[in-house]
Amino acid sequence: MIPTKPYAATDLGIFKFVDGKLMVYLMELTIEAYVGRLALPGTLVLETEDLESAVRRNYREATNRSNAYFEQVYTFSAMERDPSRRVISTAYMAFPDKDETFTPSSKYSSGTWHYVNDAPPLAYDHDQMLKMCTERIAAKLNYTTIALLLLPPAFTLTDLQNVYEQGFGETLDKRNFRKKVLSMDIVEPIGRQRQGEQARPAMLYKAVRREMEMIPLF
Amino acid sequence: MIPTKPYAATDLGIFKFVDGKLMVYLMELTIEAYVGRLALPGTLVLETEDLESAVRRNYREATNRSNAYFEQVYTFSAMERDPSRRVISTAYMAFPDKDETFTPSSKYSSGTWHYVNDAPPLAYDHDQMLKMCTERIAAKLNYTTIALLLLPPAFTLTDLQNVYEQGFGETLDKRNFRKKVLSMDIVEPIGRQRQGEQARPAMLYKAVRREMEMIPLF
DNA sequence: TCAAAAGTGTTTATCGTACACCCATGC
DNA sequence: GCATGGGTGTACGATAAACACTTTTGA
Repeated sequence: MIPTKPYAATDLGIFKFVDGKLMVYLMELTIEAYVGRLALPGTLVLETEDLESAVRRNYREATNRSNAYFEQVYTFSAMERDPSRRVISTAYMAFPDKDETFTPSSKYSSGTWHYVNDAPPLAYDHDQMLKMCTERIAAKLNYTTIALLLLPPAFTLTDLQNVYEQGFGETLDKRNFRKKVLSMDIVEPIGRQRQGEQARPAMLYKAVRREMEMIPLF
Repeated sequence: MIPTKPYAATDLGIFKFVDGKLMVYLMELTIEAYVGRLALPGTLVLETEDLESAVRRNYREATNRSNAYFEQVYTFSAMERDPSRRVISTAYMAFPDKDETFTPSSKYSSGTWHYVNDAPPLAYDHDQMLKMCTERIAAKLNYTTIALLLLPPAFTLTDLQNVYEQGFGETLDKRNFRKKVLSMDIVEPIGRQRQGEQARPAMLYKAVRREMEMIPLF
């Protein structure tokens, strides 16, 4: 009947949507047991901080950026999730506020974007964490404006439609989709067009409010 | 830059729906700093168990029963949430599988059911926890059969309607509600009626499947 | 001139909503 | 016999779904 005093940790799924597919930012581990393996960026929680502070610090360390939307997803506590010591880790997800290139700080050897559906098996229980994050994202497509956080600040309506189609696993009618989205006051045209495609240029839009809103969409 | 090694804990919101209102099971604390205050049942996580094991053990200790639906809600980690020591606690909620009287084991002096809207301020950060639980319940009314878990095994359609009306904070049309619910294959009549009311007896129903299902209702 | 994606309205079907009266029981 | 909650159907309006062609650009 001895209470455990585990390490507390956080792991962070950082997501964006590119080319009609969800991407996650993964770090290459350098510690001996997992050298070369990929994992979500994570850190132990320090004596002086709470979970959310640790997550924000970890985000800065992994990306050299500081603004994002953060959300707690789930706490993982299986006995053997880290074979070397008892660690209870809370998974968060993050959606960067801008689409810039990340340059991880010295703590990490390298970070790279991976298509979620194409990522190799991850270290620890991070496959489970990644799965819970993607399920949460898919669920939230139904009743929030999370899709707008997955896209860069300027996007086309086809980009947005791709997020929903990918999340729902089904195709949507283009005219009905646009009618719906435009009637909801969640996006507005920025008056520019996307150049350089080998087709007719698409009008660019931005989110009216860059927050997660509770608005039923579909 | 010293990693924290906090105690890990769980706290458990146990809920049921009675007389058109949500109830939560609260324990009276006996420890010095909080003597006489009410709190959710909670326990430290032991060296030999993960969070869900601790929650199930805690449920047995608090109720002397063992079957319920459990769901992780949120992990609370504020520095001063327990003034006496660093504790990171994961809140779960539970819905008993039957409606029996609880008799807490010796660990607890007493446990009592309280109407959520009528509960006194709780110890620690348990008011926050309770709020997150009730918000989660309200949210899940929209896309799961959680309402069926809040009711006893036999209930009337008016009971069920009360759950939704309370959760949504609005009244629903009786005929439309019944039409909808009965068309969904989630409840079936058990052929008995509720006796003893000072009015026409109501037909009793049971859940077709006593699980949380993802089914959009309203 | 061809390929590739953007953009645009109308019609139909489905679903949600509004609405009022009789019934069975206990007191 | 009266008060209390139980139980039932239809008509209308709103929303969702189906559906095809023209436009603009780069190669």
